[in-house]
Amino acid sequence: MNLPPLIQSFVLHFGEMGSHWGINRTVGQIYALLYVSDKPLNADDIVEAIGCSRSNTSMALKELQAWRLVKLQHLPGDRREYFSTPEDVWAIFKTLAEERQKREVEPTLTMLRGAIMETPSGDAERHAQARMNEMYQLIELVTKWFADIRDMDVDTLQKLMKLGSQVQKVLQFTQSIGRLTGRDSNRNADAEA
Amino acid sequence: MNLPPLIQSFVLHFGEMGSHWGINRTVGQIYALLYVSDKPLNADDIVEAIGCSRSNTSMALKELQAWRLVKLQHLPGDRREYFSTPEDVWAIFKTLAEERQKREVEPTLTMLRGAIMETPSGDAERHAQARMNEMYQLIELVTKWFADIRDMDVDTLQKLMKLGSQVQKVLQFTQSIGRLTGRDSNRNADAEA
DNA sequence: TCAAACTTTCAGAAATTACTGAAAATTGGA
DNA sequence: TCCAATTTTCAGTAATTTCTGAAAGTTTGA
Repeated sequence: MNLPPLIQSFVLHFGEMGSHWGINRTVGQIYALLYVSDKPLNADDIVEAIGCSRSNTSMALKELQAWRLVKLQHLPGDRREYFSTPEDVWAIFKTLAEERQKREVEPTLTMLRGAIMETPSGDAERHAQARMNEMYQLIELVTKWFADIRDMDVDTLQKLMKLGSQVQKVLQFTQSIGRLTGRDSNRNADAEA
Repeated sequence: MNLPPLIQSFVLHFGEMGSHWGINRTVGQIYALLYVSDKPLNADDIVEAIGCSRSNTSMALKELQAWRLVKLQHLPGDRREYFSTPEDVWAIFKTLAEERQKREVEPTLTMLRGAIMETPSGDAERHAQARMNEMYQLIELVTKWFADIRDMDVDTLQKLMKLGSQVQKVLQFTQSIGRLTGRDSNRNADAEA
């Protein structure tokens, strides 16, 4: 690997972090490299920069494409494939959340639904089922909420996040206004709570 | 492994999922088993249920303790150690979020801060630094927000989540009320946005 | 203090995962 | 169509991770 030190430490860090996230070192490194690169790179550029084999690079790029984390593009007059990451970090964040949802959360929800449907035979199973149901309800709530959040436009999202826990006060304020004015702007929460 | 089918599929699923989360199969399986169990289990109970070795169980329990995901307790008149998971699924969720924050996010933020401080030498490094800064700002915002959310009491949190993207409307409504009344209940968001 | 009950450690074996180089496949242009 | 450039596949190897059994360590009560 022969990169400017600043970029190298970033690339190496993401290589290590990959293992915490179920992706391998090369995939993490390549992603990091593309993320900070100021221009799209082709596979040989990557081999050169990272120091892995051409075939490994090919596999890693395939995986990154499956995650929708890299864009493939062609440069005029060049047959090679060039890769880059989306420029908008929020878009990247959303893609990541969507993919993890699809790969990890959905299968878990499916399994839980199946288990909760079964007729329990005995106390142990009955208790297990109740626990699974608690988990199911939590995951479903968080998931739906996350999807709502994810689909907000970036400006609103940033405002909301900066507001942080202050949002509680806004909600309380709104509820009392609602009571005073008869306007029910908190309809959903009240109906489902 | 000799468990009721319903529990077995839950345990096996978490074993598989573990690998997506950087924990090994046994750790995932043991956690799942404890989660659905209606009483605390000792290491031999676990060996019996999962079918792994005693030493592997010991290692896995140590890791789960490091993650603060299992509680150790003693039963009167029994020298063995018994393990269970917290009953409150929200508490579990919070613990998980805190630990991942500490193990994955913090080191990344530290690395990014370091890189952003460096003096860039050349355009490539300058661009890389700008990208790292974008990532840093995003992670920090999301992290702070998450911490705020995490520390809300469960009732408020559930209300907020059920409200979902409707929260936008509440915010807009509040802002217009604020303009009308002069009351500035959205202070923070405005100041920092 | 000793012995019994229980837990942890650790070196090596087994299993899994990642990586490579060679060969096959694909693509675009002449 | 063929050729040259490029990408992908895949079988074998390397590296890493997980798991086990034996041995060492710890704790409690007599």
